[in-house]
Amino acid sequence: MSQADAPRRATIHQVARLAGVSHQTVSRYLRQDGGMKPATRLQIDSAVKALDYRPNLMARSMRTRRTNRLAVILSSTQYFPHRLVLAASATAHERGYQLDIVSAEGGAEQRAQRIADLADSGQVDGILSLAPADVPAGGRVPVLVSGTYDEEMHSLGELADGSAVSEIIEHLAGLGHRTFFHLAGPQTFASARNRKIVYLEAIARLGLRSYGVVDTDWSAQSGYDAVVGLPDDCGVTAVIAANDVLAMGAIRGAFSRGWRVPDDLSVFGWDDDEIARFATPSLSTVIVDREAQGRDAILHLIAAVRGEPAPPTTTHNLNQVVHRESVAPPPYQP
Amino acid sequence: MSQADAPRRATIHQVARLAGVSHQTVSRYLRQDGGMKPATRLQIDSAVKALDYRPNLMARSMRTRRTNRLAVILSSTQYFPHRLVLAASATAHERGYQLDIVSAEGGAEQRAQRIADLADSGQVDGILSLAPADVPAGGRVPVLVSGTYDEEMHSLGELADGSAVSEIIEHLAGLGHRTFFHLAGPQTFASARNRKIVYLEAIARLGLRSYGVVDTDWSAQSGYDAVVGLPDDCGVTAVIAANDVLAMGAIRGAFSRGWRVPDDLSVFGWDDDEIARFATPSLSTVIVDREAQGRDAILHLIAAVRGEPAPPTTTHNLNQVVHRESVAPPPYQP
DNA sequence: GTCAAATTAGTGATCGATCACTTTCGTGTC
DNA sequence: GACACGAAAGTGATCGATCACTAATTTGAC
Repeated sequence: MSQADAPRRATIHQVARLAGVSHQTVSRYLRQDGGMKPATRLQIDSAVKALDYRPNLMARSMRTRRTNRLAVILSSTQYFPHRLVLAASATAHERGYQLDIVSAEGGAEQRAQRIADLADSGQVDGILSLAPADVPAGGRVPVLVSGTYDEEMHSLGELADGSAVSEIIEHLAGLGHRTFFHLAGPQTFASARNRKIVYLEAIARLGLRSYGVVDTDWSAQSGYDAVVGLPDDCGVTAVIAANDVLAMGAIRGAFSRGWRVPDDLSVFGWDDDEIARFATPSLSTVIVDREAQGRDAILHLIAAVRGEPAPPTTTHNLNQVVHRESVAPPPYQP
Repeated sequence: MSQADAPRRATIHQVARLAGVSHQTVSRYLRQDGGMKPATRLQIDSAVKALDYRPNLMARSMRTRRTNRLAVILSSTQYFPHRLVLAASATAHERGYQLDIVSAEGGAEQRAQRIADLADSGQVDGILSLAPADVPAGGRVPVLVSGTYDEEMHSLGELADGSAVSEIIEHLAGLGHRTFFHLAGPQTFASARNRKIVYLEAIARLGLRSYGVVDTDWSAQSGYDAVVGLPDDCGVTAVIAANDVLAMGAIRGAFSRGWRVPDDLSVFGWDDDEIARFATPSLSTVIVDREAQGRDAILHLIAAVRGEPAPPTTTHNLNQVVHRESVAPPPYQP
């Protein structure tokens, strides 16, 4: 049955007639306006139940000029933060918003154009971009880009990234590692940039050596290639990868050239992918609270949409380092 | 800037005034009704450009009683088919539909209730459920459940699953394997059911032995537990898992009890996860064309929404078996 | 009991499109 | 030139809610 043929839903006018009040009173009832006699409310209550009335959200949006819809922008290639998206979706629904998933293909400027179009279209009240994007301020609706800083210099919980990278390097240094290598991921991602900054800072602060930092994509192949491409005498004993997929590629690259992990090379990942936990060697990584990130991001966006002050970000540390088999003291080096 | 404060978009009336025609003529222009003088069309063209006019989709939906929105239902736990979802989203956009991602928490009946509510809400024109669900027919809008068969007994491309399982078993039998074990995944998923059926059929047809079939969830832990729980004398030399995550758990479980993979135990996965390709041993698996599945599913749904006959499903084989390190001939058994 | 203030309820316009129906225009035929 | 007829364009109603404003009722103070 096509929707157009379906029997129509009841409208406020029908509810009003059945309840013996005016349509405006029903509207007030729906919007919880307060100021109704209990008797009136009860009558409307039962009329609503009797007619199985539900407000037509299209009509409401049309009049209020608010859509109660938000969009999430994703870059279609690689890296789909599904836990974050599901948490974002759940949070949005809790607050009475629908969430559209929009994948933005193409390069950075194409993506920016797509976002600008969407912002301008009047179809959504706000946009959360999980893909890196340079969005000009002052559009019709708020646009939040994940991981970038707002005016108060609070990121969407990703500020805490830094401490975990520091913690990892300190741990590795404690095991005796001296020469590090960083697979940094795409530097268009704010979170990747943050981690790289903290990596460099920690290396310098602790007087360690970084053999290099490679800006990669998010693919395992890139991790593989980067490690395979290291010179034999580079002295690297520890790799810190920007995510688990890169890290798995790095481990495989090490195997392919005869390096054992963790005996010859220690590898750290990021994200705690389920598969990496069960790989051999199991991957040392960082557990990220994606649910909290998704929730925080949507709450920020909703606040921006409503013109309210930004809500407090989840305060507990989002990131937790877990130690597994892919890390060990470095081999003896004469 | 909140949307309500934003300068309003132009309406058809303003376009009409600028073009020197009536609003209805502009409406015809928008709907490509045909039958307009070229001169009129050009005038409207330039008015639309001058005012940067875009139709208000809310108003249109309200009048036409079509929302041009589709919903995808996901179960929030485990298994997020992101490639399928992105392809579905892209296809929907191509056809002028928005796609909402809705995660349905809770058990089967809660999910069914959520779907029924959504179908009844008038907010969407159609629903695609990727989560297993028992949806009563005859609601206000079409509901398509992935992997179930429509009246013509064509599934959304998952029919082809069968041949791949057959092919895997035949291959393993050719290597000398005789005793198999199947990690079947949740039997609420039609695709998992299909594979189990074909598994049992192939075992019987080839005169092989199945030590057992375990209905699991989609977690690596379940794969691990199942293999760890096998008796020493079970004789199983090949495990066929319903996805890569289960398979990785199975491999880890084998290692934990001193079985080498593939020397003592061969393992097949399903899905071709990127990480599993770079694991050691790399996982033999089945490449699934998730993009085609997502595309087909949405095209089916749109056809149903429009009351058109179902479009042909992608004909080429969606599934392709890839052979990697996790499979070898069975150990010698006296 | 009266009157003003506060509370509650009602009336009609409106959001921006499409639908159903009517009118005008243009063309060709006799 | 009158007429018929199809194409092109216009008029006003409508979708289902909220908004702005007005009217009715209740409340409270004196």
